[in-house]
Amino acid sequence: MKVTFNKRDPVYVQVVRHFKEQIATGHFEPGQEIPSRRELATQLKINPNTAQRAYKEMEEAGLIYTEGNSPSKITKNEKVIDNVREELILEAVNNFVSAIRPIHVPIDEVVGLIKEKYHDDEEG
Amino acid sequence: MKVTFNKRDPVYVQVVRHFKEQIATGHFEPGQEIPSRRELATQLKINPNTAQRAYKEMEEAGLIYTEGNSPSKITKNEKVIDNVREELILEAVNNFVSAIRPIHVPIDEVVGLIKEKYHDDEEG
DNA sequence: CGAGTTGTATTATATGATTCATACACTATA
DNA sequence: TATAGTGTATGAATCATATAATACAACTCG
Repeated sequence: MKVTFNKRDPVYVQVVRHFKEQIATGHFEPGQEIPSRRELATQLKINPNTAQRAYKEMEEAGLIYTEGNSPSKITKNEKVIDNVREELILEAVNNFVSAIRPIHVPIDEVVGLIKEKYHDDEEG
Repeated sequence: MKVTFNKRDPVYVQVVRHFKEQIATGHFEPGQEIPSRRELATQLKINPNTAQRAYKEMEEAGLIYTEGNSPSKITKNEKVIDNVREELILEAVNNFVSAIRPIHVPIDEVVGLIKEKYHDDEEG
């Protein structure tokens, strides 16, 4: 478990996002145990309360569940998991479109830039 | 002059962004006078100090310039203007790619989604 | 001249979000 | 039983942002 943080977004938000990505790509399987709050905090070098906050958000969103005081686990609800993936994709698309529209760039031109950047990153 | 603010980003950042968009699209021409700090504050219903902060950032970035105590003006440096446009586009592209890559979605699929969304917004 | 406009600077305050320190209850297990 | 691990709750501390209240120098123009 490793996450590179930017200093723009809140840490707990970035943690949630990282988990969503792992769930969306199947790196976390339904029912799988995830690190405890304190363990995650140690691994990511963040405050335990920040880890707790991230987990709390995920629990309220139905992404993870907790029974008694044993470590939380990834949800087994496939529908939720599918939605996470959808949500991440649509969010990225919406953000991009609202950022690019006001600049009046031909759509095919920006699409070209995206493909370029997308493949450049594969190699670097 | 009208700007719709979201509550996520700082107001002064959104003001700067709005000006960048206006410059990049040519709605503000080189050398053109822009509203005074106090006037902008009145128009956008924000605090004059927030307007001042936005203008200060833009001045430091070379987007606007101020002579004596007359109203600030859009830079006449075409290179700076071109860079603003480049910067806005590349920033949007980079944000999008780093958001979408971890999810492992086929590139052509997301490109389709973008075109869809891009055109949907035109009608609505 | 003088009133009103510019830009600029300083200081204080308020607010909200984020992070941190600490404590508590529960449970497994050595 | 007691130690160490869970999750959870609460209040304080910190920080960025936004707002506010003034102040000052310079310029325009009636």
